[in-house]
Amino acid sequence: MPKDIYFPPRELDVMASLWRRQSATVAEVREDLGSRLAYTTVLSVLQTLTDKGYVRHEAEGRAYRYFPTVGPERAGQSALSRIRDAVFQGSAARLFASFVADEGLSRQELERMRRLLDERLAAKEPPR
Amino acid sequence: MPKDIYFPPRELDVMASLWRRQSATVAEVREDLGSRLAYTTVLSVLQTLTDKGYVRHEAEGRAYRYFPTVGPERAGQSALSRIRDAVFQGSAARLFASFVADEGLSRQELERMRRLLDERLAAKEPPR
DNA sequence: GCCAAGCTACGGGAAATCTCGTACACCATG
DNA sequence: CATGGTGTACGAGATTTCCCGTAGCTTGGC
Repeated sequence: MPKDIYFPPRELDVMASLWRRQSATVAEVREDLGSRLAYTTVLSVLQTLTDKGYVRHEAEGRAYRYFPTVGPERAGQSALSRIRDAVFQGSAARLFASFVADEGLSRQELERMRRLLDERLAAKEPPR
Repeated sequence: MPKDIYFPPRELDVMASLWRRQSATVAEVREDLGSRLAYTTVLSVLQTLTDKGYVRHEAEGRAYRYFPTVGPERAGQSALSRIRDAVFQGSAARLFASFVADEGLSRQELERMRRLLDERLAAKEPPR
């Protein structure tokens, strides 16, 4: 039971930075967030995430380098299933419909998705 | 600009109930949440959501009936784009890959998705 | 050895979230 | 009319989130 993951908005922003960079210092995360927040604010969020076990840190020079301990895949799965259940009443198809209704999708993205879907379908029903 | 929507966990639970039933009384929502919370707790959440403008209520008998003022589509879009940006670095394809990696998808669901995707592709590039 | 710069630890205040208890209103029934 | 059942309004405590200031440590450069 891989316990449910959930990130409040600000913590999610910080995790996003960590996922994007693989690892980061406080200053780097702050940079990613637009440098609007105080240095110590970002530090606090990182400490909260550390307490929760979603982040760890190693010494690097005189600073720390922070690493995510959960990958985006797992966080994504968790968030998606939450949305599926709450917003789309458990229907993956309905979620997908809403997802695909987004006008901003490029042809290339759509094709990549189709390919993925075909692979998935092929794997799902192996000739028995 | 349709302002960004975000529901904290418990409020999302309540919205889920409202979306599923179209409308509901406090008792019905509480029932949906498993009847573990106090009646007044559920009422409070509904009142908070009303303050935020996501819910309205009408008198019905001696009780109120609560209605969502935002549909699941809009909430879903908002949540999905948030996940796309934060977790999957803005890549719809990566989000989709994670979504489709879910083992729990039935063949039927996968096929429905493919049909949707095909329609979407056809609309995107009409045969010239 | 001393100092400024750069970091972290710590603490804390404001606001949001989550939960509930109590008070009170309404109404049906005896 | 008294009573119990069903609701809402109100207030409030505990916890979490969000943001920052200050104190103190460490290090590179002089």
